[in-house]
Amino acid sequence: MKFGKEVDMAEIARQAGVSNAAVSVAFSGRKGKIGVSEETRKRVLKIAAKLGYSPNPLGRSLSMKKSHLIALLGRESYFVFALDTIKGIETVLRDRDYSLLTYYDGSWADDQSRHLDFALDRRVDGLIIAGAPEAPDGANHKRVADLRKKGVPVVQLYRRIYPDVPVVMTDEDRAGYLATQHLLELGHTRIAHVTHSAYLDRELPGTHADALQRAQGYERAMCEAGLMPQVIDYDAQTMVGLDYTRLVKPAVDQLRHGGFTAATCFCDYVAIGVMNQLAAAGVRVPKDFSVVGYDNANMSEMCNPPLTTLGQPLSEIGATAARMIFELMDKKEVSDTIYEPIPVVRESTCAMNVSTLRKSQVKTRITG
Amino acid sequence: MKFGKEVDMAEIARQAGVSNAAVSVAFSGRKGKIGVSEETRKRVLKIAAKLGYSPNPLGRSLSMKKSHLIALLGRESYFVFALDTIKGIETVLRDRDYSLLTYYDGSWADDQSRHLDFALDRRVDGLIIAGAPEAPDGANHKRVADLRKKGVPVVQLYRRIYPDVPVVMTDEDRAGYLATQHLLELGHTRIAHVTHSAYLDRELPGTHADALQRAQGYERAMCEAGLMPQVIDYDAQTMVGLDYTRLVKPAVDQLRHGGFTAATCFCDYVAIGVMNQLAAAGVRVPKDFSVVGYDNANMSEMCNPPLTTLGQPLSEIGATAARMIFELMDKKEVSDTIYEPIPVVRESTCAMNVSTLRKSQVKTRITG
DNA sequence: TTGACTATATTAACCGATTAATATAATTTG
DNA sequence: CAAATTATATTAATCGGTTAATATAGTCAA
Repeated sequence: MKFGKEVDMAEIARQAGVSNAAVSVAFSGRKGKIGVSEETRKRVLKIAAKLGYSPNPLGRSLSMKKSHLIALLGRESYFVFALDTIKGIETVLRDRDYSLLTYYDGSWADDQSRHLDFALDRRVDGLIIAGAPEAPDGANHKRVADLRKKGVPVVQLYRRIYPDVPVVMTDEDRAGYLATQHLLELGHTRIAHVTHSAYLDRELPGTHADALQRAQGYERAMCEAGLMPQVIDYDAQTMVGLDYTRLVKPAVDQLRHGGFTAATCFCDYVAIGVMNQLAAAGVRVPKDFSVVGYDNANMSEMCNPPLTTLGQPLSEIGATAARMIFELMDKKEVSDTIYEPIPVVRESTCAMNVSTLRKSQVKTRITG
Repeated sequence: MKFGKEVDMAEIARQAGVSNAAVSVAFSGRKGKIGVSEETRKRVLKIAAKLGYSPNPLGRSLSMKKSHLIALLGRESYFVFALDTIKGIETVLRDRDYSLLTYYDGSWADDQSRHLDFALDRRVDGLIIAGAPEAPDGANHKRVADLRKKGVPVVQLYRRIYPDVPVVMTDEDRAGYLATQHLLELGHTRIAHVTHSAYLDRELPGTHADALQRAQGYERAMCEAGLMPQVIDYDAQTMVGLDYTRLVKPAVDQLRHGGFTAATCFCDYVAIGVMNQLAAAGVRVPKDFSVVGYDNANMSEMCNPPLTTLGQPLSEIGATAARMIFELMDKKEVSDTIYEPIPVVRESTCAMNVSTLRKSQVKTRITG
């Protein structure tokens, strides 16, 4: 193999004593009007192997008008905990000789808008969107709708944000319900839900649908149990990084003085922040207080105590999304896929004990 | 813009009343023998904008023999905590109209070998390798060497694994030194280093160079202070995920019964495992025991207490690696870049207090 | 034996850009 | 004023595949 002179299809054809077309078919296995005998195929492949030849995807792409590239756009935070989703996607893509281009959106809709441009300029054959940043003007909705009209397959992950775009997600309402149920079964009755109230208003439909649905699941479970749901708010305005500990302090004060013995939290990171603040206040988890998170993030297994949480089948979600892209490419019909949340019971929850309740009620009386 | 009929360069040329070549030059701004007047350029660009045209990278790639794709291969765990590196890389790539393909290696050298194939089949224009899995047979070394002979730019990140391949990394020896120094300055004298002994033998040169160098920096600082370095081993054989808590138990027992008041740990995850075990044993961090990690992983800011650690300038490391790729492409000489580690002092370390020392010695006597 | 059909192959147009070679007019230089 | 140079453009070959249209030989049925 000489430097700088790559073997091409013509070279293989020459050495095998066949035409370019035969080599192409031998490699792709495609058969339209044109076929190739098993014998010829083997000979071609053998010579190719000897010369270290593999078909140049650049030529193929141009000719087939397919880049063999799929783009994944999504909020940065998703990539931190959802590597398994990416792996799920890639497993499916690899079988089809596709590659994945990833675009990490920041907090602004502009990012996604720009990334949409990048991906389109690259002529990606499909788009997987993992949640969108706040987009009050709906500009991206129009872009995505245009795309679909042009025939580009689009699938969204985790949350239903773009209407009419097929979605692969976990049943978040059910997650909220199951988390609460778990605490109810442990005998808790004073259960709060810690979340960010801005996520719960309907002004930006879809953007924080997961938060809203988790809260609704919580409320449903509480009501069914004849209990009063109570949502406690934290302030996410000054959020930096993933550490909620500081932001969650007032919420935890409310938790402590409100006579609660357990809480479900918007996500694992919030739950960990809550546990940290509880520890700082001398409240022992789970003995004095049970905490549940959502997402089964990496952290949740190694925090102290390890967090009880509701996970998602991340790698399946990714794989399914990728498969849907190909189905859309083949002009097949696809429908939404909603997965059941996966309860992961660790050590941040335990059965209520009566003395705890009494103690916290006393406290309430003193401070109230 | 009609469905399925993409505007191409010829269409723009026609409407602008110029040749294909003129359009090409107007867009690329390249100028060899051929130029285009400012007036023509503007007209072409305006028409292109009106028709929503952007040059098809598939055609361009084929013609220029450049895929405009760079591959990043690396151990899965790197991607969990080093998203900033990827962002650093992408910032630089984007300016050059390049995209990044990521390949997450598992624990086996086979993965990297396979990913090398994938990337090469894709005709990537450059390769960034973020650490390699154990490769006793050195098969990948040969592959990488071959690649470089063929003129493909290769850069490695974090650790020097492939000889002769330019590296961008942090000075790990110095990190070990600084971590230990920090503890010495706080008055600690009984300082251990918790690591995995398999990382320290020289059988697999480079593969765990970071662990080795951190340990060496620790030893150097201890010796300079006239203190006895002591490396304490944990068992990584049964490692699953990122949670070291269980694996680190025997090491923590040694720590407690050996009269130590502080420890540096191979990485943040190990440090967090150590803190969890200390907490389980009723040892308060940092009051009774100080702990230092390495990497400044996401987790280290939200664990309890937040971890003192030595970070790396991840995004700069990424950006530098990407820039080096382009320099290699332009046949320029490049040399290694070694960054200074970044101390991040949080709450897992504090000044030694005398009573702690006495207590731990008592304990030693009791249990010993 | 003839026509239809099948299996296997080739030829040549095409995908959408880049760029070396070439051309022309305008401007500068000696 | 002629020659050289410069600025601005065009023509056509090329990158490395795919595939519709076409060709040929062999098989099978009637």
